[in-house]
Amino acid sequence: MPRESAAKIYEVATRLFGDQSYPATSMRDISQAVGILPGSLYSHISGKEALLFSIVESGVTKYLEAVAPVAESPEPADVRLRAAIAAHVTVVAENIQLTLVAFHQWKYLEDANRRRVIDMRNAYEDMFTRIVQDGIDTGVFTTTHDARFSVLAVLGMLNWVPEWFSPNGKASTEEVAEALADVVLSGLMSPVPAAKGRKPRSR
Amino acid sequence: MPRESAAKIYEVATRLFGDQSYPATSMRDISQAVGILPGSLYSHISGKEALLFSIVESGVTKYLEAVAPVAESPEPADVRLRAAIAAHVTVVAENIQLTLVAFHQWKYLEDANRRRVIDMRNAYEDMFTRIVQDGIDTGVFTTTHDARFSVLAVLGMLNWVPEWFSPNGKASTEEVAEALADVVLSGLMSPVPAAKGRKPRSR
DNA sequence: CCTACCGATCGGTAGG
DNA sequence: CCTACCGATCGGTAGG
Repeated sequence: MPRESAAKIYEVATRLFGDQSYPATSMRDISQAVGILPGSLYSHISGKEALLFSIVESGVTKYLEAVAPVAESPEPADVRLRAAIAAHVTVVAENIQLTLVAFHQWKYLEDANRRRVIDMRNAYEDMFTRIVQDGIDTGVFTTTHDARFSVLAVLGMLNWVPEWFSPNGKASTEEVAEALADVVLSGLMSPVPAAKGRKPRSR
Repeated sequence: MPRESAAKIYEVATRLFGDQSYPATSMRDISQAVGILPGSLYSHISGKEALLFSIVESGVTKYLEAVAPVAESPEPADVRLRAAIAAHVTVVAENIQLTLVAFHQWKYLEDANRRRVIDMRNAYEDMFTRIVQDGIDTGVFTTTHDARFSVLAVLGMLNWVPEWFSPNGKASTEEVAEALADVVLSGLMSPVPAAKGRKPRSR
């Protein structure tokens, strides 16, 4: 099973890139954590840049695949935005290290690869933009500001989650998602809507 | 005027650390941009780490000094939160590169210095926490969630601003601040309040 | 602020 | 996957 080694390299690199950043992680750091000698890494991967790119790409892809279906559902915009936020928070919760790399370390990619990541990130942002714009067009959202600002507010909020979310913390993924969605949808000053279509879980 | 050189080194390093990150910026990069030879840097600064620390510290201090007075004013919580967001956005707008370094590159500081920065950052977050908690306690904010989540949502939104804000963009600092504050205070679905105490600028 | 240099470490490779 | 190594670059310094 030759692929097992490559998989271990990806796992280790994801953790180290996330903890220490890409430029501060040496190939020797990775090889040591894997348990082989530095030169031996190159039997499994082509280089440091390619390693980073494949990690970032798989991370961003997870987000695209999780949010796309809910973003494109036929529900009203507020329901879709809430579902998109929940989907995003779920991916964060299940992939914190991968998310840290995908959201911060992609900047260290060289031109061609960085461009590809930027395109994917733009596609992700566009999903949120379409939801917000649709909400404004249909009158579900009554904000008077450009959709762009609301989207950037939401994305900032979401991009910050991996910095503080702990899977072992008091708050569950669902609670975090609901709290964040409420901030965006209702604001701090509006009564939280009585959680449409959701009721205390019955067993 | 011997301090002029040191000031130029700080300016150049702020730009390079912000653009390329701390570990990806070499002392040779800095010396070249300043127009001196690498070894000559050490006549003006003690080292790379100290250079980073002084930049980060001055950046975080700007935020503390700008937000502290409005956070501690006797106004109601919603007014204070709006003013704190506006103050924050103003500092971002006037110090984008410094902000990028202060918000992202501090992680590369060694233990003692990083600890000091974390303390300052916590003090900053606490200002927002006190506003939100006070708003909840006084009934100005009606959210049913823990203040912590609202604060993290706001900080995420604010921390993301330096990534997209352009001083040359269409939106003014004031418009950006108002849009972001409205997202947090009223949410997307509530009518934007008729901008208390603010009216179309008369000349 | 320059000359001249240090030891350490970097990503990566040839050959097995 | 190891042995053995490459040239390049790193942060920093002694002495002027």
